Amino acid sequence: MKRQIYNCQPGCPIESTLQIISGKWKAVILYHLIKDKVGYFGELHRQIPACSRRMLALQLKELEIDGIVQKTIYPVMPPKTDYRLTEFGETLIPVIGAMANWGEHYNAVAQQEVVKAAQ
Amino acid sequence: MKRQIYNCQPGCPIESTLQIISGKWKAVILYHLIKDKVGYFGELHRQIPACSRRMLALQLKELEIDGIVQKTIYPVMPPKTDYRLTEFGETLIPVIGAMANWGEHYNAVAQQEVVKAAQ
DNA sequence: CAGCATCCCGAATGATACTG
DNA sequence: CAGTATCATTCGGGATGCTG
Repeated sequence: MKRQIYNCQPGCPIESTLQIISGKWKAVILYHLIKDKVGYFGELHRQIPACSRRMLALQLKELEIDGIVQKTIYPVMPPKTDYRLTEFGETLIPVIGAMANWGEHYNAVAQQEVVKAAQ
Repeated sequence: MKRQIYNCQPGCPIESTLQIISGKWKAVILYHLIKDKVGYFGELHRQIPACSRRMLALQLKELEIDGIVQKTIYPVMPPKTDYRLTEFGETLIPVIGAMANWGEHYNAVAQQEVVKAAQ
């Protein structure tokens, strides 16, 4: 499993963070896991329809390898799996939170622009 | 200039944020601009040697288009250009700050592991 | 349903050369 | 120095099909 390697400079803190959350969908996945506490695979997929099942599985596996999320497999048929943040993963909440806040603010401003333009 | 399009769900705040800062090197560039307040092209390039001049120019141009950074060209020979955050760009400081904090913490922990392993 | 393997195309990025 | 243009290559990621 290859993965993006960042190398801006040894010890660059941003680089370390990107190494963990820079996958195309990882921040979005974490956002939903934080909001919902737990997520079944299909549920996550429904929350993020633009992310294919393939990508979702890949990103979740990387997050699992990095110790950010924990996967629980229920041995039932049909299969069921849930994902939740590990304790370590929870340390990312402020980061994802800051991103969510900024996005909300940005959306609100963009919305105002639309309203203004319509008048 | 094509660009990654996120489409997790209409109105998803994380998506909006990623739209702006998800370029491969944007977060790192912003981090250095925040620390140093202003950056000449070559200076930035030296701070982020792993990012080619071509990529640096492309990412800076996107940030400029999005209104995050402002470019000032000094009509001198040899040319000189500096980049600084716009007022809008400064609203991203908490986001980049959260990422930097997490990375520092992560690096510190990783360092401890190394020390532990060495003992 | 969850998720891995394979094939394959277009986008991202590096290398190199050129310009004001 | 601060870029831009072009070519060549790699790689991300979609589509599809298979399995437990």
